[in-house]
Amino acid sequence: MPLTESKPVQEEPIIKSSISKQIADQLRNSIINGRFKTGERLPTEDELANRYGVSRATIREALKRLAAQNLVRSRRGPAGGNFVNQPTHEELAESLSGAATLLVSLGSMDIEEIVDARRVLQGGCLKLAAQHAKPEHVQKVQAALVRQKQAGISDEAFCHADVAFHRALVDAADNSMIRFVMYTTIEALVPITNMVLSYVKDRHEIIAIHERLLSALEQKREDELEIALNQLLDYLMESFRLAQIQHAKHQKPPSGSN
Amino acid sequence: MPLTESKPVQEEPIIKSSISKQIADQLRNSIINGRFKTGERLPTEDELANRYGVSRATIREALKRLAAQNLVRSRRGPAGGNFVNQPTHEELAESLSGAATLLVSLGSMDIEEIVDARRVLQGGCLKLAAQHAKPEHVQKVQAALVRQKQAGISDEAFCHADVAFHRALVDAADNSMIRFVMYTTIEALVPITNMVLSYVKDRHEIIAIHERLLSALEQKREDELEIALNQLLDYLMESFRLAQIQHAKHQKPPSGSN
DNA sequence: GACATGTATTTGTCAGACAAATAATATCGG
DNA sequence: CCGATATTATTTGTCTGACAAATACATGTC
Repeated sequence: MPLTESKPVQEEPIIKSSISKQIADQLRNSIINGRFKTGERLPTEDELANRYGVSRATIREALKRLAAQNLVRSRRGPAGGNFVNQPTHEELAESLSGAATLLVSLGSMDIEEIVDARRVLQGGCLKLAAQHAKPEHVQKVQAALVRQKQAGISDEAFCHADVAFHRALVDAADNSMIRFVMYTTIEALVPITNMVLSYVKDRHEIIAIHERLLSALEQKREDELEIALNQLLDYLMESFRLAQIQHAKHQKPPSGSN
Repeated sequence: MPLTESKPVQEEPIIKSSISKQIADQLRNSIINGRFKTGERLPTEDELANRYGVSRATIREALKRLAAQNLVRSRRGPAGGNFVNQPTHEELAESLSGAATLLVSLGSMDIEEIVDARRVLQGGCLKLAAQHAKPEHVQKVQAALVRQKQAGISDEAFCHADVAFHRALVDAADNSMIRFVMYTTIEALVPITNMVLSYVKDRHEIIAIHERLLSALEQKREDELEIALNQLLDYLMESFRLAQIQHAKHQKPPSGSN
């Protein structure tokens, strides 16, 4: 730290972005480079404000940026402060799927693209699952399917169980990176599944295919898994088209389809 | 707006999270649900502060949370304000890969897992590419490879071209969702590629395999593509192990590699 | 020793102010 | 009338200082 701070002779590189953003980036790097370790408490806001020579408000805006990325958590009180957060897979997956649903809702991603992507990616994923799946993984898939088969559950609950089912399938591949990535594509399909469910009331077909997936996983039959997956996606696509038609009928002529 | 505001009789549900976070979530939902359309300007901070009955600082913290997610952009001046941002694919991919590098740097993702994931996912991706690749896609791959083959370029530039090469390969699949997802896994491998490059100076092998990938793509040979991909990843893994050993010996990591 | 109480610390929020950027408008010279 | 320049108004960016709320820790009372 230079002792003379009043006149930074060094030409400040003409940075256009706001100070709070710069500080956020800087803190972010410090975290990534391990200068602040996970779980550690970083200096108090006052301390940081002094250190960077800015006001606490600015520091706070920087911290909130990081908080939005689940990089820091804050607690009040004497033992409180801002802590480096080790994002759990769930949190990561959450922010990811947030991004995914955003993309979908903004219409910048085509349904067919998503389904194609899932066909390819999940296809590979299931191969891995067939190789790596441990009993507890299979069990989780089974559990999700059982929940889905409960009679009389709401569409919402069914959809929730559907997500759980597919997540469990992905988990069976036993690979963090794949999980990270696949959760996104699963989430991206949720709105469609929802739509399909609310218009095409038939859950039998979905459940039947899910059962095929489960038993193929149990028997570690890669080929069966792929076939079933394709069936499922074909069915979804088809139903989706039907749902769209019905949707168009009941609703106004689709003006804001973008 | 209710006229009587002094005493909200309605029991405010005992929410534990901070107001700024609640407001951020609320705004976020409004954006996703399309109540604020993309590109639109949302009310001024003062206006929002009044509307929510909080101070501007609180509103700003909420907005900064959204800004961190690339959901809003802000501009100063009379025609300025906070605008709903349509995140480009690049921005989205950026935030994704940010999360990915974070996961890697925090050590919650294994190198082998990443490589395995890439084997599986990119394997599927390349199949799609073989089917869908248009001339311009192939050309982009070619261009990236040419850049990589330039003699005397820095490790950094080489690595940059490497990323471009793989991105171009992914683009050849011509699918937004896959792009979105694969960019992440590509980014996740960058630190490793970096390490390999800085310790195992040999670029020939990588280039050779890249050439094989390119020609396989040109000929739309799915099998060749898969073989070459596996070679590349095998080579990376092996080199990475060597690099690790050397790293342990020298102990001093080149600090500013990132 | 157990329990209630106070106290210090730290984040959360507020209020008001000024600085900086910038689009729209007014001003002035031709 | 036109064009370049100066002014102004608006809006975000930052600062300052204050108080509220949560909470770990110490203190005191029984």
